Amino acid sequence: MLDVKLIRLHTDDFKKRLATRGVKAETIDKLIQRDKQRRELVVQTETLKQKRNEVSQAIAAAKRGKKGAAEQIASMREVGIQIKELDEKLVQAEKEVQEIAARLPNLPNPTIPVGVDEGANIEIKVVGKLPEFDFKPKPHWEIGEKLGILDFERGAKVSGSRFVYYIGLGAKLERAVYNFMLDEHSKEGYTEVIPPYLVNGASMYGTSQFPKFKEDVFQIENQDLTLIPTAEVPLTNYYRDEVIPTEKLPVYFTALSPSFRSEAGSAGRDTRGLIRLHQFNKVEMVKYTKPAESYNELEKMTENAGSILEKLGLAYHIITLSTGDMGFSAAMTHDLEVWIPAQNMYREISSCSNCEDFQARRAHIQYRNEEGKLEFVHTLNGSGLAVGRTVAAILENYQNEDGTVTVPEVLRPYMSGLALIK
RNA sequence: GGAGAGUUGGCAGAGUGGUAAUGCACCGGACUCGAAAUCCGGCGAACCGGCUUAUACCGGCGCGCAGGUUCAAAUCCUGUACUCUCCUCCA
Repeated sequence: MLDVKLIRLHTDDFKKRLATRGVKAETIDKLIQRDKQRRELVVQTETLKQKRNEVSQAIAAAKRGKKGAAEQIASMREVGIQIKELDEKLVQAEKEVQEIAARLPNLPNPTIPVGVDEGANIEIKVVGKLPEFDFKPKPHWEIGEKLGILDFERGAKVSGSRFVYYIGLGAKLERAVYNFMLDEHSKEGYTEVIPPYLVNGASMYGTSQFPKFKEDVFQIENQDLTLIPTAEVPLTNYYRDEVIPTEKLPVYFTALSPSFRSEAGSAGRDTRGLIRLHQFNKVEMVKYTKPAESYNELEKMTENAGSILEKLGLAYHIITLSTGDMGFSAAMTHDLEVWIPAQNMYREISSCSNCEDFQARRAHIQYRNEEGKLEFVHTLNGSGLAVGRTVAAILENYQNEDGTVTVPEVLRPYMSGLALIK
């Protein structure tokens, strides 16, 4: 959430910068106008409340002195009614301000490319050599089904489209991949976490999935619980409504979790394979940092994600997302895209973002700065990595002409030394 | 799932209708070569508003949360969340 006070002070600047993310100037005007109404109501109701407090004191004093106060009590009855009316209006005005503000995306970092969509993203790094095949590489779902390690048909029967069974060595490969990732991140200082996979609405609000993106998630009926769309939600809300002891910063968390997404609006896209499912595993990284350190930490986090791909021997590139392509909470995002041979293109496998204080302000996550004053921390999150997409990349990049798949070196210790899936 | 108890400042802990004791901690001062102890004073700002360049200052709010009764609510009423104990159930 953006600081409404700051929007009030630097209205034009906010308009300009948020326009690059598709926010209309009228929205900001409306917010400012509602905020003005709200403040006017605050003044009115507080003036009356001050009067009520003063007269109440007088009534109390009169009663203590055994004197009557019927006149004052009668006059206060009217004031009480007025206060109640004003407070109702005030609550309404606050709600309106809140509703607009909660739907404004984060301010983009001024250094990122400006553009309406992914066309404006810029490539900042290319790593690894693209594989060459002397046969036509198959898509991973064909490889997986043929080897009997992926079963999409039964996934569809038992749950629906966009669900899958991993079987035998497929399940083992998936487990090897995420164990490898968690071990690597642990070496980099991340604390391993197993978080809840169902969270309440306050947590969904804290990381900004709510109120704007309710359609994208699965909610439990008649209960305040939502299946997490990413471990970012429980990891970032861990410190919600808390002051983090300064000596603990920066905090590094990593967690494996399933991610549940309704994929509303993506009908027809990536309908086959492991790329776009309603449930997929992901290893997530989350950091809480002091404001001055967050961009340095973003670079380190991006490197942590990239190093997994390098060790797995997968080619990838890193792009910086443009203002139009970036997620709601982010001020800056680096995406890592891995090479998918059968599609002859790079596909997103990680997204590392610095949210600055946007989530911290919503979720009230603070620390004490050098002067001892409370200040919002910066929060970062990144995939390290999407496990299903990593398995897809391995199956395609390591496939052999006879339909078998070579196991990447670094995963063999995690698969009882197995070198070939056949 | 059932029964009971609890939720008040950084911590401890009073307060059952008149506007949040007290102790510890913290901050300032005195004493001291300095520190401790002691004494004096301050402080309970997590938030919102007014006035401000900013402090300061003034006010509101504030006793888990949300409502209700009342001139007035930490105190009374209703609902609800969480914690603890016991019972029940369970991987």
